[in-house]
Amino acid sequence: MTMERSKSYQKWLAQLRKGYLELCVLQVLQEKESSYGLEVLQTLESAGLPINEGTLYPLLNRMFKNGWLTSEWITPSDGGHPRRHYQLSEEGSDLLPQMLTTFTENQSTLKRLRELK
Amino acid sequence: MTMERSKSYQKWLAQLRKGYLELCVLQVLQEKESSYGLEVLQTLESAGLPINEGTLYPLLNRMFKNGWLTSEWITPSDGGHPRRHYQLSEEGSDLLPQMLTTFTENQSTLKRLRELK
DNA sequence: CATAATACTTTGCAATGCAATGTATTATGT
DNA sequence: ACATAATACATTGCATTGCAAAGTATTATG
Repeated sequence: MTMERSKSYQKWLAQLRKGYLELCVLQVLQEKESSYGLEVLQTLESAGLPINEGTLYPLLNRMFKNGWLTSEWITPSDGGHPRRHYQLSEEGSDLLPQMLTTFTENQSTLKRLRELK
Repeated sequence: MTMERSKSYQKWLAQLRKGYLELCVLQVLQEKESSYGLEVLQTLESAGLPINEGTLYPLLNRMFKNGWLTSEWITPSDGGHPRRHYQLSEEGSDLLPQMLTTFTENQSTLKRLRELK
């Protein structure tokens, strides 16, 4: 029988993902050049980051509105359901390394706190 | 003249701190055994994490209500302003390593995403 | 032709960082 | 003694975001 974490810890888990998810999505789009919702979802899940549809789609839409992504509808050549594809915009490409730096600085800060005493 | 980051990037910075701040405060209290608001504030700032008073005090209060911290008012022996001191509770002590693990796993996931291709 | 699968959207809720403002106590300078 | 500053904590309003759940639309399948 699995240990059940406290409710307040579960809430914390969701909070920790704020901001982090944008970073991960930008990173996926840098690697893939172009991708769409469900593929991003599966990529993240494969990397060990399961994410809710109701989280990802609004996220992609916000990032697009922020100008971090470009987007167009693409119907697969073999038919199939039309997909909304996304790519990094110039701003998104600029932002990614800055975000990575911030994320790394957070790691460094935490490390410094562990070496206080 | 300093580069001004986009507004959406500034918002992202605040989002990324959600959850992360709890982790840092738990870490400070593990090192210091007992501390109070302004001292935690200064410790975090020294470690490179400036934080707003209006962020920290509600944060400490929430963590206390969650049962992660214990707390009591202490008046310094040399007089001076009374301070609300906090310490890790047993639950807080249990939680900290779990949170650190989660934080480290986030780093690993991001690393995997950078090695896709 | 009904059902499933794919793909994206929308709504309501709860949680949190921040800026600004407020309150109370102690210390300091003249 | 008294105004001012410093210390210390609290509160309010706002915007943002992750999530669960329910919804819409298109294509594939038996």
